[in-house]
Amino acid sequence: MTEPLAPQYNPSAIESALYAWWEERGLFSPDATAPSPDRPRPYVIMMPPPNVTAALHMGHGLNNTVQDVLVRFERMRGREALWLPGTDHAGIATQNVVERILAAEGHTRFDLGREAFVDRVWSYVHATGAAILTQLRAIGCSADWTRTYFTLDEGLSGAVREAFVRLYDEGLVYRGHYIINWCPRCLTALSNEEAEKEEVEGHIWHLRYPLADGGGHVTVATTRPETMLGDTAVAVHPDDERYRALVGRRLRLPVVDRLIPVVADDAVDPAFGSGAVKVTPAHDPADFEIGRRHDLPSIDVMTPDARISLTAPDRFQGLDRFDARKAVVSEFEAAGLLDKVEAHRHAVGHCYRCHTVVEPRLSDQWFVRMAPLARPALEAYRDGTLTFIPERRGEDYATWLEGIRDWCISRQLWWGHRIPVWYCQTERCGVTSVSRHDLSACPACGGEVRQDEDVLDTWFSSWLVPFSSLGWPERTKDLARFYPGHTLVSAPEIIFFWVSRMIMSGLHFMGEVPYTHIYLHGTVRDTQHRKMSKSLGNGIDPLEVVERYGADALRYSLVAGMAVGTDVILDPRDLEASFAPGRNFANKLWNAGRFILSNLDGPVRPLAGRHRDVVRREELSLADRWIIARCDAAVREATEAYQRFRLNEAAAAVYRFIWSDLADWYIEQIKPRLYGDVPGGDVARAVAVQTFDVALRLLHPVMPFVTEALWRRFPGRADEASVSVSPWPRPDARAADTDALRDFGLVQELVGAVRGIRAEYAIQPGHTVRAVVGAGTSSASLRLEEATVARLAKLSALEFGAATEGVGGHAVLSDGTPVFVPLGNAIDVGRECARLGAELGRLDRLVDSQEKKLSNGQFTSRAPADVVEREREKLSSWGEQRSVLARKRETLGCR
RNA sequence: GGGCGAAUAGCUCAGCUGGUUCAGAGCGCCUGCCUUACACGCAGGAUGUCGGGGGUUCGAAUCCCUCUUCGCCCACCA
Repeated sequence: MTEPLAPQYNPSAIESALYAWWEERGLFSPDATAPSPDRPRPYVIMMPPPNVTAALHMGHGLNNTVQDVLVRFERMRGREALWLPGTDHAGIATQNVVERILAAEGHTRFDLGREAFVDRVWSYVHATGAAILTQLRAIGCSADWTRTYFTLDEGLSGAVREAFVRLYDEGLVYRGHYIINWCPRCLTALSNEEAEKEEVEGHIWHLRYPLADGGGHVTVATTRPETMLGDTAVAVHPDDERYRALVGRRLRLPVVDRLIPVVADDAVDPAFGSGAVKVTPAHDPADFEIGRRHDLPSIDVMTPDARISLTAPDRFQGLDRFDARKAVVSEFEAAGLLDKVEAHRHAVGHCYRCHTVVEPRLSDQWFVRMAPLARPALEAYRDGTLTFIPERRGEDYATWLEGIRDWCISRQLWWGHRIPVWYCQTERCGVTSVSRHDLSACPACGGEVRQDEDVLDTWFSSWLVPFSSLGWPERTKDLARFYPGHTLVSAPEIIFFWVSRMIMSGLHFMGEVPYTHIYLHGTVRDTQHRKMSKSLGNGIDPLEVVERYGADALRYSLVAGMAVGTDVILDPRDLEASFAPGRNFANKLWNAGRFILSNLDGPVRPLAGRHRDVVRREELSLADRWIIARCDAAVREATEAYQRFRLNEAAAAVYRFIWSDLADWYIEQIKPRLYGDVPGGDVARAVAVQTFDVALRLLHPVMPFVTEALWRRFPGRADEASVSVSPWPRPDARAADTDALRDFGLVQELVGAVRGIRAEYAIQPGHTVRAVVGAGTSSASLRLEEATVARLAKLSALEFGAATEGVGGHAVLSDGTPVFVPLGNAIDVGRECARLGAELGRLDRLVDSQEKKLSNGQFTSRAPADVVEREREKLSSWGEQRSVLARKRETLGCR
């Protein structure tokens, strides 16, 4: 700790060592903080488990930085803090990755067979070694890695089975024959949420179906003509006069040459299109319902990979659905049965993993009955148990729950939790058994059983994570201690996949919501507001940023660029613009710390407490009192902002305090005292060290590395001490010194006024000038910091009370104190007149509007008294400044 | 089709409960400085119809209405 610090902060030299040290010391464990006496509940955040094979991208960076800031803040506030990490087996996504690798080798999963394929996925998963967790360490995430789970672990797999079996026993899991969303590329069913609706420019074809007995036709409209191969009826509205006579008659389905009835059904909207709808029960959910009501046959005309099946005429068999579409349309056209084609914009579902157009398909799947689970979840929102940040996201949640549909949970994949259902193969028994344990024989007849081939939706394991990761269904200590958690940090698009489902499962299985605060941050976008993505090539690699600018810079930029509920915009073409501010800030802090450290000479006197050597109030200079008050204000602002999830404001408050107050003013102010030219070095050191210490702590949640590196170097730190578990600074009523804030503010004004005059007249930096401060209310305060003003404004002398008229630069402080910098013929009187004139004009306008406001009886009588009083004070201050300036102009001889 | 959000300096954005943070920050730009913590720095400076229009109010960047332009979410009008 004694080696001299480099003048430039080099994050890559210290970050990994610091991180390793934190981790070794167990600082990320909830046991790292001694529980406070009032024993608040532990603070728990469940990390959204990244895909086990994922590489860290900016979305992860943002999401995990937010969580880390929150958990570090709460840890320092003395709560037992647990940030529980894990990885997700991510069924489809991971299976797809491995299938692509196989394809490159010229194989499919079917060549390998199920068992070998799953082994292959496991070895892939082991080989990638959840690299993303290492990457999360690189950005400083303080998760408790000793508790890391994987959704396909034995424990979590047990929880999945337990949940499935319980829900089945309660009648909430059932097997059904319905239209589901099918991905013809992934060859699996998808939930409604996994089929992403996207607006596309399509067409709507109007097709004529002739009446079987001749005498005209009915025109139907469709966006998917190929499905007509499976039509088994045409439906019209029962009250539709146009078609009343046709109901019950038969149509000859063109191309296929099948007779189909015209049926009447309320679901048909007579106002849309021709008012007649082709009915394809096997390929459309609405048609499926119509088919049920009218007992229509379902003809599935497609294979799993969306080619036309053997149920269609020979010439279509094997055609891809989109080729079949063209073929069908051209046959209609050739037969003169194509009425018209219109452009049509409509929403089409796409697979959320491979983006293939989803095909509605009739099949047997397992479902979760959602309405009974949604009811309490909705209630928890309505009764205020749940808090959404930003608030409006709560309405998205509620709207989704109100319209919730049953959840299709079976997937025709090989990678995932096998559905715990066994079918008896004995013909006369045929019992279906749902079991927590693998079955080798039918419990009913002892005959052979076959396990359901399908696996469960990935989200069926993740929705249990808030308790399954703590050992449920076992009653573990962790479960008792850490459930329910507190905050869930996620992106809005995950609300329906994960957030709401966790709330439902938490209420159902644990009787309590899994967390009470749901913080939904924005999306990371480029400057064209496009989402960062691999395919667009507009991504920024967080690890590259860490390498070039440091993890703290990355985190600072993400946090500072994000107000509640807004997106984070970063420029992939200009990393410098996005990340240099954070790097610069870290460097600024580093150098401030370096300066303070290099000026220590022995023990630092405490600012408070019973210590014999405590700094007494009367020993503090105005500047000391001011920085202590500013520090206290920063504590209040930052603490409140962190608590309200306004991380950008917390960062800004600390930034301002460190850069604008501590570095720009206080450190400059104390230099003479430190160098021994002026007495009081010990007090200055004490104040500097202790306010800097507060600054480090306030900043630590956002910039953990540089703050820790500096904090540990200060004298009196035990070898094992870490800022990450040091107590959060408390506001101190005695520190809030409004007099000091006002008086030092005048010192800053005076320095600024002289600097402005010097710059205006290009006074050489090495050249000192004289300044005169006229009689005014602030003279006494300014005298206290006379030396500071003289040094910072480069004055040869600062005089009080002498005449402030003459040839030179002029200014007035906000309390009306006149300032004069005699410059003789160094200035151009005309220029000074113009300068003062502009300032006078500004004050004129302020005074005028203020007078108008105050002479308005409506205002003085209706506005609150304190507001009126403040406005009066403003007027008198501006009026005073104006008259001082006006006098100065007169004596300068301005026109 | 329904719902939501955004529009403020050249760029990215703060501005919360209407009234000194009221017109701000960072970046960029201009001028001068290698002043014994920091040139990733210091000092000074320029730049705005607060998207348009209307309204409420003593007072509007802030609240309401409307229009325009972007963005997001939801949706079985085939």
